[in-house]
Order: sequence, then structure tokens, then C-alpha cells
Amino acid sequence: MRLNTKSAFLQERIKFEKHLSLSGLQISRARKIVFNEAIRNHGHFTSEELAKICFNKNKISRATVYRVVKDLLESGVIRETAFGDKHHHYEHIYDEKPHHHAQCLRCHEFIEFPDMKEDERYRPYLEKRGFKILGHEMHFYGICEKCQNQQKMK
Amino acid sequence: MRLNTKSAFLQERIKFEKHLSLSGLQISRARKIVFNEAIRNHGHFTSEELAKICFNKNKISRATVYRVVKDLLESGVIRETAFGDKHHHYEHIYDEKPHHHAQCLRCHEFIEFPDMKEDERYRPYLEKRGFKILGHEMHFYGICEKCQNQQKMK
DNA sequence: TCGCATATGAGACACTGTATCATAGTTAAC
DNA sequence: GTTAACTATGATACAGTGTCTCATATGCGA
Repeated sequence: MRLNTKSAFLQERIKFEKHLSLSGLQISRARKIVFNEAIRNHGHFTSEELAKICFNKNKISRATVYRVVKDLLESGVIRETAFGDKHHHYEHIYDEKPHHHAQCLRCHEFIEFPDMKEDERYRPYLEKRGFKILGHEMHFYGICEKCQNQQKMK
Repeated sequence: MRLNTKSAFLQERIKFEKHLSLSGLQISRARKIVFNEAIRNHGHFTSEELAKICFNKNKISRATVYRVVKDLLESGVIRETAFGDKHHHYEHIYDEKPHHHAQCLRCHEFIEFPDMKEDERYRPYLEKRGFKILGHEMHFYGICEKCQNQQKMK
């Protein structure tokens, strides 16, 4: 964990609250709780998982959690990771180094690798078309080392 | 459209049929029809859209289309685009220039932009870890121009 | 504190993708 | 061409995810 963890957390909260007020939304109890649980979670999570946690701890309803997840996404506090199964996966950005994912088509395991800022060359193209970029992900797919070896053994 | 369109189409069909026979699957009427409709479609499509087309034209049932889409995926004729709304999106690979996608979080519309080969710098990193890369996609998300304007009008 | 706009919870709902199973179609051997 | 064995199909039911509705509760500016 980095030294600036506390202030990074605060920055995220400020980012979120700023987004809310700019959008005419309230800083309600439910939004605070869902925000905290999303930040507390240090892996990937789905809306359903977050909803279960928030309901068990604080009786926040499923519908509300789904609604707040959208706010978190739009504020840039969490991002959607580009997975292929039928759930939406998210991860928070706070205290994380920018990274991308490579996924094995057989075992569906992930490899994370650092962001090398290669996206910068794409930005002008999208911004010229009026697209407001909130995030990006480089998504590789293929076969991981383990699965390649298993195939050889057959 | 490129000059080699016809032969490229044939190659795709051979690729598909080869996959089927290697997997012990039959080259049935339904599989031929779904293959043709997937190739005919020159944008993104979801299983549901494909199912509607195949049912209206040829009375192929929804369940069958979903099953054939899996075959098409595994044979490499179509690929899943790494997207986040609740449908799976596919596009066929035949006759397409490499490109990536940006998606609006509100209206879910896509912008396509050309591949600038920025992924090349990531390859050594993944290959060093034994990951066999079969493809990649750069995925941007944000708010499109139209949706930004709609927010302002409120 | 009051009044109004926004948020919430509970449940119903729509939709996607999968499973089941009886029937139909395909293939290969003869 | 027939037959037998296997695979594919269609119809339907089902589970799970995410959205919508609406009555009630809460937050916020005056």
C-alpha cells in the first residue's frame, strides 16, 4: 500500500461528490455506503456481489446499489473491466496502478499488466468526435502458458 | 469491399466446417443458415438480433441460434467485442479492417476507430509470460457527444 | 423548520442465455 | 436405398441480471 493511501481515498470521495453535485444528485446515506464498499473491495466485483454486501451490512436494496454503481462509473471512481461472461465486472481505480487484462479463452484466468500509456495516441481521434473519455482498457485474449502445456500433455 | 471478398468468404466457410468436423459436429441446415446470416451482417450483432433474423427468414429457433453462435466463436469466424452492456456483441472477422471500439455509457452506441498497432509494445511482456496472444481490443468508454448535449438541455 | 425535489425499497418485470426432452435430421455402414 | 446410431432441433421452462414503478422517506436550500 502506498503512503498516500488516505489522501487518495479522499480524492476519490471528492471526485464522486463533485460528480454528484454537478449532475444535480444528492450525497445520500446509500450513496456513501455503496461508495465505501466499492472502495473497500480490493479485487474485481460485480454489482450483484456489491448488492449482497450492502444489503447484509446496511439493508441497502439491490435496486439502489445498481443505481449507485452507475453513478460510480460515470464519476470515474470505478471502471468496467472488459470481461466476456454475462455479469458486469468492476474494479475501483483508487490506490491502483493503471493496468490492463489478458484473459485465457480456455480457463478464463487473467493476467494483469501495466498500462504503458499507449492509449494517448487514440485520444485526439475520439475527442475530435466529441466523445468524452472516462477510461479505457486494453484487452488481450489468447491461451495462457498452463493451458498450452495441458494441451501438449494430452 | 476488397477484391478478394469471394475467396475470403470461402475461407471462412472452410474454417467453420473444418472446426465442426474436428469437433464431431454435423454441417446441418441450421448451422449453414446461421453462418450465412452472421457473415452477411456487416456491423455488430447480438445473439438475439441474429436469432430474430434467422427465425423470421427460416424459422430457426432461438435456442439453436445461441448454440451455433458458440460454434462460430470457437471456430474463430466471429469474435466477441469486449463490451459492457448486458448483451454479448459479436462481429465477424471476414473482410474487416482491424479496429477498436469506444462505447457510450448512456446510449450504448459505438464509435469505431482504426487499430494503430499500439498493442505491439505489450506483446513482449505477455509473450515472456508464456501467453499466446490470439487477438486484442482497445476499449474506450465514456459519454458520446449526443448524450452530453442532452444532459445540457435538461 | 418547511416545502419541494430527489432517493429509496420492495416487488414486478423484461430480457438474456441455458437446460431439458421428445422428435427430427444426418451420416455412415451395409 | 435402408437401416441404425448418433447428433441436432424446436418448444418450452427456467435461472439470473439488470431495470422500472410507485408509494414513501430523505436530503437540501430557503
